[in-house]
Amino acid sequence: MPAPHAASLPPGRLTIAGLASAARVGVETVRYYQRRGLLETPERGEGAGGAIRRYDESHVRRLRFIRAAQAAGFTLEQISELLALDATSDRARVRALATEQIATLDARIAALEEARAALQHLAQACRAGEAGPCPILAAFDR
Amino acid sequence: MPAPHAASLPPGRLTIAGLASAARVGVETVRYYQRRGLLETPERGEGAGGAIRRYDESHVRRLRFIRAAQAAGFTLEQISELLALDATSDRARVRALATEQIATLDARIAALEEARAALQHLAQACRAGEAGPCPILAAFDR
DNA sequence: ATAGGGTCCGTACCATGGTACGGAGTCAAG
DNA sequence: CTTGACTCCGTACCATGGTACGGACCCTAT
Repeated sequence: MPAPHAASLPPGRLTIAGLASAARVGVETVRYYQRRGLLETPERGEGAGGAIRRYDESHVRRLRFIRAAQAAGFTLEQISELLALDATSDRARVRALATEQIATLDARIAALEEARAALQHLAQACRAGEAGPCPILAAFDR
Repeated sequence: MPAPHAASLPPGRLTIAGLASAARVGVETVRYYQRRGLLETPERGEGAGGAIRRYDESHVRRLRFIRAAQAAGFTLEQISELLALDATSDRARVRALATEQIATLDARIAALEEARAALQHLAQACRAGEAGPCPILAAFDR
């Protein structure tokens, strides 16, 4: 039995592996974010077991935020800025970033929808049974 | 006057710069696609001016297809396969790729729409006038 | 015939977002 | 008190999709 190592002991006292798995990312990814300054590297505790850094729910939330923001199309660079802003009161800047990103997303969604239509058209034009190659290039002509 | 150099002479006899600008990509990008095997490198013609490769509408269409397919979320690797399939009659494979990619796109579109909603929520929650920082992290909580 | 831009090609470099490696130290269970 | 998993940290490497550089050559207008 693999023993409840450091990774799974008291909740709120996560090791890096526990943090990573709570946020569904790799340990190396956590360290990478730390290097990029996206995630704090906690101080080592004192006393017994003080050589190992411990993480808590706030770190998990932060990681989840990073992933969600990536899904929203922000780069890590932009996410850095968002995280920095979270600590300030610059509402105008936040709103500007958000609305700008909404516009970007709208453009991307539209592009993907157009592409989807082209693919649908292709799949349709390409039913099994008919002879010859399907018009792949033509499917994307506008 | 910059002279109508090789790039702009007879239609259908494009130089690489003409091709690139017709397809709205960079010359280096064209060469890159050639290296990747996505675009044919035409033979050099014979006679006068035979040292320079010439391109035509088929190359332009191919480049445009590559860009459209990229917009559809295909990687250059997958685009390679599509181009290869275009020359065969493997309708089943084409249909499989297309429907698979439609599913991928649907997932991505859904993710972007979710992100868009989060951003909208953030922009809303973050109207100017109220005090303190906007709840950036919270906006992405599910 | 010469100047200046364009072409050709190989090779090197870039940004982004990780992923892997290796050695030393740590910790808890047996 | 050893063993085996895990931590820490630096550094190296990876994939993707380009972008840049440099020398040699070519082509056309003047």
